[in-house]
Amino acid sequence: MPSSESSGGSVWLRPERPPRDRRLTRGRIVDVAVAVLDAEGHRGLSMRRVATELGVTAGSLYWYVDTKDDLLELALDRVLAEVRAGAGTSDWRDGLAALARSNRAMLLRHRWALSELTVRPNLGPNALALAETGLRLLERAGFAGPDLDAAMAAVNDHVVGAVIAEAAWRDTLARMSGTGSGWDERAAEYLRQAAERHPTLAGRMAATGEIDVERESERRFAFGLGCLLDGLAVRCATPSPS
Amino acid sequence: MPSSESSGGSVWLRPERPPRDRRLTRGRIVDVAVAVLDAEGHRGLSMRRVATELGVTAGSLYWYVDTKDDLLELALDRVLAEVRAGAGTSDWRDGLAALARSNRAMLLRHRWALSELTVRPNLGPNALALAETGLRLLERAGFAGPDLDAAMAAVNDHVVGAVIAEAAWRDTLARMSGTGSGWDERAAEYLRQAAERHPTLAGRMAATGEIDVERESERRFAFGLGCLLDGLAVRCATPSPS
DNA sequence: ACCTGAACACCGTTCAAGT
DNA sequence: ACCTGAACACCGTTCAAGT
Repeated sequence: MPSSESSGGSVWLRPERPPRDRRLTRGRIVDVAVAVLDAEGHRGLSMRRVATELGVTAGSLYWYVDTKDDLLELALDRVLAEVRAGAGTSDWRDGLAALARSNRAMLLRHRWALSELTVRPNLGPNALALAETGLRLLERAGFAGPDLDAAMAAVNDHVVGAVIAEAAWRDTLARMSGTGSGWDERAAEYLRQAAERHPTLAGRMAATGEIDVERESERRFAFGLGCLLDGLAVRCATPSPS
Repeated sequence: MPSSESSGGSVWLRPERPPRDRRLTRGRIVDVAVAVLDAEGHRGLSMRRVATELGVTAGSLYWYVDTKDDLLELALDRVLAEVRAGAGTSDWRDGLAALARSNRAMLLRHRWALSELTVRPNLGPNALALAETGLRLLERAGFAGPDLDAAMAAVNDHVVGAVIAEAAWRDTLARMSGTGSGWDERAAEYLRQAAERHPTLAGRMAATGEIDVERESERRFAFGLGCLLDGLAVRCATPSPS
């Protein structure tokens, strides 16, 4: 007998330790972070919540991640991977529009990502890849130098701004229908007074009351994107083939 | 002697109670909330912080405000008042551009307001007034009906999107220069690898390295706004007089 | 190397109790 | 009517100690 395992008895009495005895991974942590964010929104995410979801203590997450902000940065890049460039379309306008629409759709799926964009640098691999494909499309259109940057920024800014506006709109509607009686009356009174002071706005609000938010948001997005692309077409060397 | 003040002794020994014995006001609370937000950013605002700044307990704020979110909503509308429409310019393009620039400037002064826009409905009086003046300008340009809404949204979206991008950019630079040694080296290595995979992006990043963020951000903002206004000019009945 | 448990210094919000 | 004090149920983060 080559003697003694450190703790006495038979080997069989000691449980085999897990293959690499690590229960966690950055990947798994980001998985549940995204899941929690999608389900409960920005407010619902806490280190303790993610930890218990993984059957683990809050402190152990800090072995894989320096801070909660880091985790959010990882989560943002994770969902950024969902944005897909349309398969090689010949027209740069179509390609750019498809990219913008895909970006918008992703942000609508993960609305918490907007709050991240407002603060975080966003230098993850997926963000970089996305920027590259956008720039290539605009390069093909004839943009170069600083105008290339500005054109790219203009399109991205429209996407982000539009989704923010849509999210705020949806939140307002949800809050109005959500609360019990009393809200409608006070809101109606408030808006009636506002209408007197702001006739143009009042006219538009009355017209918008009956409209489907989904369709109208898409219409506005397309309208703004169309304006933008028209402006870009004027400024680039290679006009769109039409 | 008409006898007894409730607590004995001379009147002079009892301090005169403050005129209306209320130390707080919604207005004053919002004042310090905005001040704290401007100084320490979104993270720095807490009910206890605002309370101590006012020489008061945290709980007392809830007499004037239902929740912290309410306070943020009030703070947002407060800074929205800073946005000024340019004095009646005849050209709708100039008027709209001036409004957009004023809006952008305000958001850059109070960057925490961006984080509010992403979530909050924003139905305050100043927000409504702002919408009214914008709509009037576009109405004068010849827009009406749903296109009027879409045109307004397009301009606002560009402002919000552009400021978000600029804020993120500035944050990245601040973070890069802020931390001690080690950051630059690791960042350089990371970006070098990224450059191999993304040549177009790499070219732009190299060119942007030496540029003044302030000027370049303004240039990009003007570029996008120009594109947008060109597109709007095509779509409205009354073309810009030029 | 990887995770636990407990602690520290905070939060927003509520609510009896005082005046 | 307006504010205090104390409590409740949370936070992010750190860090000795275990294995």
